[in-house]
Amino acid sequence: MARLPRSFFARTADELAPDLLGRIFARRVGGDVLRGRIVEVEAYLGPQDQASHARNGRRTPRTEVMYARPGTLYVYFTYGVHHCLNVVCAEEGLPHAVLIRALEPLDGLDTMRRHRGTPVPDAALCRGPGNLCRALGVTLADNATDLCAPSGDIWLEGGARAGRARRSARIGVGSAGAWAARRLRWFEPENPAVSGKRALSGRSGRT
DNA sequence: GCACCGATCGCCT
DNA sequence: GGCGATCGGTGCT
Repeated sequence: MARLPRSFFARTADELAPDLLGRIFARRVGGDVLRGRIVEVEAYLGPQDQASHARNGRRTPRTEVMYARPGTLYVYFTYGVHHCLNVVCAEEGLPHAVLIRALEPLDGLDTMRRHRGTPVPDAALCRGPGNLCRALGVTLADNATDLCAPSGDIWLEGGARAGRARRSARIGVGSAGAWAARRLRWFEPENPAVSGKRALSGRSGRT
């Protein structure tokens, strides 16, 4: 299947994020290709977004990648334990990004299981941003990867756009003031690969 | 140089 | 529901 072109990513994060649901995230590692269907995303909307690493225009060694051209991968390390993976979007110089929070595993499940180490149900292999990176073997070494390079090792494929999506507030951004309340998370309702109990709660994001 | 804290996860009660 | 793990990024002394 063809790789999504840079033009696909050249729009704001709140436009791109819902359109990423149902698309395929692909990662070549060793001899095989790991694939998963995107089922949960969050949008981070540039300098004014107080929940973003790039809030107030912060431009540091870590956040520099968020200012790169659309279709660039932003990976960061948090809590001393986990990696999280974002797709940089919008125009170059504007720090928009979409956090990929969960995939429904499609190909390479054996490798994903090996990466995870501890046994989990298939639907949980890529559930949650930290677990997803671990299953795919994505680390800081993959930061700034160009997702649109013709022969790169990480890319996105078209797939079929998801049907009905639900929205909620973003997870884990409690201290971001009014921005914490904005419904910038999109997910497939009732998909077992979606993280968090909010997943089943629909509009309010609460149970 | 250093102290604080995080776009998380899984195990504990 | 609560909390500890574990360490790099960030901003302040």
